[in-house]
Amino acid sequence: MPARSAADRESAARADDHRALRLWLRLLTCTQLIERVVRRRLRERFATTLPRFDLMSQLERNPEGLKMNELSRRLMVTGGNVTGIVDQLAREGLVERAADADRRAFRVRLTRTGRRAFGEMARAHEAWIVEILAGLTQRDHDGLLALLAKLKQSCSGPARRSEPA
Amino acid sequence: MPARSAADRESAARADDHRALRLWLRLLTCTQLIERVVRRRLRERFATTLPRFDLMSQLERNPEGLKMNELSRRLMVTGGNVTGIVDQLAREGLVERAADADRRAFRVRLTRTGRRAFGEMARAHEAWIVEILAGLTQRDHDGLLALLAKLKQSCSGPARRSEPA
DNA sequence: GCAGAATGCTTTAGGTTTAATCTATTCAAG
DNA sequence: CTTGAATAGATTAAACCTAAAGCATTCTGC
Repeated sequence: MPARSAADRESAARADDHRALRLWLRLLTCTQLIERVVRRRLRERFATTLPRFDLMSQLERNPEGLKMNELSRRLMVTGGNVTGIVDQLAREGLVERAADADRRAFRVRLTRTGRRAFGEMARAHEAWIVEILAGLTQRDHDGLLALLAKLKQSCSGPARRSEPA
Repeated sequence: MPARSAADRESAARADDHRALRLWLRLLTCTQLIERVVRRRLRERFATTLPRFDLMSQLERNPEGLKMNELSRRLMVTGGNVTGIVDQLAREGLVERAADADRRAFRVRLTRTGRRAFGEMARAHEAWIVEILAGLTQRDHDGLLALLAKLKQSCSGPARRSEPA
């Protein structure tokens, strides 16, 4: 018996559960399985965490730096949380706060050290993801990308009641 | 502070990012979007949290009760976490710890009160999920279910036995 | 100009989650 | 039986995350 994979949340769904619910549970399970592997490897190989990696990843994509609220929006976490993580990374010399025209704000940027450290992690991270998804064909990837795009649309659209569609 | 759908993690991926990485980021974004809605509604409507709901959901599927490590495995969270949540629910009279043959362990079960409370939440929860996924056709659901099943396989199987050097 | 509203970020307080460690019980080999 | 390894839960320290309140700066309408 495949001990671990047969005992998760979604496998246990009863036969009469509706299809939408099954889909949601399966989506959640997949995400958590991948997240767990990535978290563990980031910790073991690089002594860092997923939130820290994600934040640095955003900065790497925006060399000119990002404001705190932009980071907050992109990472989908609260501002206070971003403050804490940036504090950490700044203390370790991986990011820096640079003055902005708007004196209330500043831009957070990777330092040279941060850029080097992130580059190394990013290469490993991408290899892990490729490895984890190796069981799927190129065709599967395309299908999933398309369907998830549609799902994302379905989540974002109707959920925002404040905006008239 | 809700995330705008145009500025999340995955949208910002650069064009030259590899497909597997894009897929992973999109999967993560979808999960987080749905999770956020469900968490908020559970809090507003039922003054509870997603982990508490998930745990009760497992117990509802296993009326004879589950041991702590079984809960931990199915919910994919650590044992210490399960201890905390069971403590909470037991204090509120929603679950109970029943003695087991193995005196180190016990079985956690829903109480009558817990079963009634969960039933109400489960109906609402399922309706939310159906609503959130309403933008997808039946055909989309089937496609996603199949592809995610394959993805789950890909995560659980090869990633476990070969610990890369 | 100049109040008052809005924005950008931090702080605070409280709860959640994890990894590591600890205690008690069971199991298995002599 | 007895000793050592394995297992079931609980506990602890640190990281994470949130909501709400607070401070400083900028924007807007008059």
